[in-house]
Amino acid sequence: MAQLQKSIEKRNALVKATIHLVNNNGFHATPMSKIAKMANVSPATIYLYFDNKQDLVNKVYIEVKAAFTAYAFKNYNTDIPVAEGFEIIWKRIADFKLKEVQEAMFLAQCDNTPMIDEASRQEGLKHLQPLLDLWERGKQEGIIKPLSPYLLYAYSINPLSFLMVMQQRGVFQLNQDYLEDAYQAAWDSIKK
Amino acid sequence: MAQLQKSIEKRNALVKATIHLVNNNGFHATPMSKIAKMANVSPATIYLYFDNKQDLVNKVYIEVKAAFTAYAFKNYNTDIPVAEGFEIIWKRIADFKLKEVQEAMFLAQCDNTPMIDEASRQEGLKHLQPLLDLWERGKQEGIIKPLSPYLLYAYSINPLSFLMVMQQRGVFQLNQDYLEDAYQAAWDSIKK
Amino acid sequence: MAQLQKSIEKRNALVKATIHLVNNNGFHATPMSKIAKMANVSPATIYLYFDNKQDLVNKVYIEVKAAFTAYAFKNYNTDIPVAEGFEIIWKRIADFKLKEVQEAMFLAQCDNTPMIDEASRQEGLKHLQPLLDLWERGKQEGIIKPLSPYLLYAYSINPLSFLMVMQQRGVFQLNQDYLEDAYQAAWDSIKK
Amino acid sequence: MAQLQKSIEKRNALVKATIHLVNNNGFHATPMSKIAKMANVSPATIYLYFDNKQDLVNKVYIEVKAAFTAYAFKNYNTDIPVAEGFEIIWKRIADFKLKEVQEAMFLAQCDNTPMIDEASRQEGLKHLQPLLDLWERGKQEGIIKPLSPYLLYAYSINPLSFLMVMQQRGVFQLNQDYLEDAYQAAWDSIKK
DNA sequence: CATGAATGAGAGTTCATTCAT
DNA sequence: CATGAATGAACTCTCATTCAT
Repeated sequence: MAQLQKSIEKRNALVKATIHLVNNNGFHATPMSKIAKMANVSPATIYLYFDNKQDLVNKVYIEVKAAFTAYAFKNYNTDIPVAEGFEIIWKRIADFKLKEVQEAMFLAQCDNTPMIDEASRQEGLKHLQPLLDLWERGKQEGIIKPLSPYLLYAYSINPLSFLMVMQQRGVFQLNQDYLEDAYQAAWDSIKK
Repeated sequence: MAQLQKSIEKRNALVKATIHLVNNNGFHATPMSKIAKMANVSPATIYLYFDNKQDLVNKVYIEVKAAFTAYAFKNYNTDIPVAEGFEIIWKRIADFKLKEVQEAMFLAQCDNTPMIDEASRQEGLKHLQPLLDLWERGKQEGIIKPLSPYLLYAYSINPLSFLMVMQQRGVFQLNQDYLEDAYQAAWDSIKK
Repeated sequence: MAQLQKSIEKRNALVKATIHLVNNNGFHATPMSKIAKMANVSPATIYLYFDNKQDLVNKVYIEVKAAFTAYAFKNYNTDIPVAEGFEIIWKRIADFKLKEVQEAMFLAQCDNTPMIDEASRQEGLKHLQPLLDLWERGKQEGIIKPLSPYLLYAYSINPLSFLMVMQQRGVFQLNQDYLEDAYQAAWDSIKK
Repeated sequence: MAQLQKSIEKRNALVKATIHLVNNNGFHATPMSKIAKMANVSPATIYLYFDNKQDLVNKVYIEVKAAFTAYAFKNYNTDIPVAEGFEIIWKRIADFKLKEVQEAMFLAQCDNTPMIDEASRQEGLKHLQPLLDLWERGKQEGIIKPLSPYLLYAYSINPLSFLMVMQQRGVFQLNQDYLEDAYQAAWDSIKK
C-alpha cells in the first residue's frame, strides 16, 4: 500500500506538472522531458502511467473537467428551486475559476484548441448534465428562456472563462462586486 | 508591377495557409514546411516575408484582427443611437463569424492560447475602440449597465466565439432564428 | 560501471571524430551529423555530452591543449637548469607535434581562427605557466634574452607549428637531423 | 571606360568585404549575402566576378598574397648584400603586417586552415622566390645557416604572423623597440 | 516499478546559387 | 551588367519515445 501510495503521488505530480507547464507555455512548448523533470521522475516513467503525450493531455483534461463539475454541483440538488439552484451552481463555478486558477486556465486552453481529441471532449461534457437538467426544469416552469443549452451556456457560463483569462493576464480584477454584476448579467441573459 | 503583384499573392497565400493549418492542427502541429507546401512556395521563401514562425503567426493575427474590426464597424458611425448602433455592430460581428469562419476560428484560438505574444495582442486590441466608445455613450445615457468594458464584452460579444466554435464542431447550428435569440440574450445581459 | 564505461567511450569517440573531421574539412564543413556518424552515434547523442557545436569544439580544444601541455612538461621539473630544461620541453613539444599529428594540427587550426571563443582560449593558456616560469628564471640568470614571453614563444616554440603544417602538407619532412637544426635555431633566437 | 571603372570598383569592394568579414567571423560564418551587402551589390552580382564562394576566397587570397610580396620586395634588389637585403625585406614584411592588418590577418587565417585549395596556395607561394634566392646567396656566402628554406621561413618570417595575431587580440603590443628585438631574434636564428 | 541513456524523425532556419527581368 | 526574388539542400538542434538495466 505504501507502494501504491507512491504511485498515486507520482501520477498526481505528473498531472500537476502538465497543467502548470501547458498553461504557461502551451502544449507545443511543453516537452515530455520538462514534465518529467517538474514531477521529479524520469521521462520513461511517464509512459508507465500514460500511453503517450496525447493520452496524457486527454486524461488530464478529463480529470480536471470532472473535478471542475464535482466542485460546481457540490451544494446543489434537484430539490432546490431553479433560480436559486442556478445561482448556487454559477457561484460555485465562479469560485472554482477564481480559486483553482491553474486548473481552470488549463480547461480554457483545451476548450479552444485542437489539443484534445474529440472523444475526450465528449467524455468531459457528460458531467455537465445536472446543469442541463436544471435548465430544462427552468424552461418548463417558464422561468428560463426556451433556448438551446448551447446558447444558455454561451451566455451564462462561458463568459466566466473569458473574465478569468483577462484576470490572469492582469488587465482586469474580478472582485466581489464585479462578481455580483457578472452574476446579474448572466441571469439577465437567460431568465425569461 | 507584375513582380509586386506576385509578391503580394505569395504573401497572401502564406497567410491563408497559416490560418487554415493552425485552425486544423494547432500551432504546434503546423510545421513551416507544411505552410510552405500549401502556399506553393519553398520553405525558405517564407523567410523573405516573415522573420520566423512566431513573427508569421503574430502578423497573421494582427491582420486578421484588423480585418475583423473593419468588418464589424463597416456600417456604424457615431451619429447612430446607442441601441441601434450596438445591434448593427453585433450583427456584423456575428456575420463575420459565420461567413469568415476560418479567420474567426483562428482569432478564437489565438485569443485563448499563449501562441501570440503580448505586443501583438495589444496591437490587435486597439481597433476595438469604437465599441468601447459606444458603450461609454450608452452608460452616460443610462441605457447600458455601468459595468467594466471587460464584463460587457464577456457577456455581449464573447459568447459568439463560443457559439461559433460549437457550430464548427458540428454540435450546434446557428441559424437565423437562433441568431436573433442570441442577440436578445446579449442585449439583455448589458442593457439597463 | 559498464554504463559509465560506455559513456566515456562514446564521448571519446566524439572528441576523436571532431578532431579528425575539423582537421580535414575545417569547422564550417564539419556538420554534426558527420561527427555523429564517425563516432557511431546518433546526432542527438552529441547533445547529451555537449551543449552545442561551439561548446563541443571549445571543450575539445581545452582537452587537447591540456593533453599537449601535460605531454610537454612530463619530464621537466624546476630543479633542472634553464638551458637543459628548455631543451627537454622543446623536444617534448616537437615530439608531440610529430607523434600526435591529429591533435597538434587541430590546435594549430584553433589557434589561428575565430573558431574558439575567448574564454576557452584563456583556459587553454593557463597550462603553459611552467614554460613562462622557466623563461623568467633564464632571464634572471642572464641566459635568455630579456624579451616578452610572446616574443620568446613566437621564435622558439611557434615555428614548430608551421613546420608541422608543412610536413602535414607533404612539402617538407621533419626528420631527426632537421629537428636538431630546428632546435638550434630556436635556442639561437632566444639565448643571450 | 567609366563603366569599366565602376566594374573594377565593384570587384574591389567585394574583395575588401570578403577580407573584412572572413577576418571577423571566419569563412563559415560569412554568407555571400553579407559580402554582397557590405559591397553594396546584389548577391547575384558576385557571380559575375567569381565562379562561386570557393573561387572568391581563392582569388582574394592570391591577390592579397601578391600585394603582400610586392610590398615586401619593394625596396629590395639582388645587388644588395645578403644581411642588408634580409633586413630590408624583413622590415617591409613587418611593416605590412602592422599597417595592412586586415590583409595580413586574412593571410594568416588562410595559411592555417583548409579554407584555400591547394592550387591557390601554390600560386601564392610563387612570388616568394626572391627571398628564397636571397637565402641561397646567403648560404653560398656562408652568412646564413645551410638549412631548408622551410626552416628559415619558420624561424625568421613566420613568427611575425604569430605576433601580429597576438597584437590583434590585444594581448601584446608590437611597438618600435619590440620590433627591433624581433628582428634580432629572427636574424640570430638563421645567421651562421 | 523506475530509470538514464539513446535515438530516428523531423522541427525551424540559413545559405550558396540561379533566373527572369 | 546588374538585380531582387526564389529556392533546394543542408544545417543545427529538439523531442516523443524506447530499452537495457
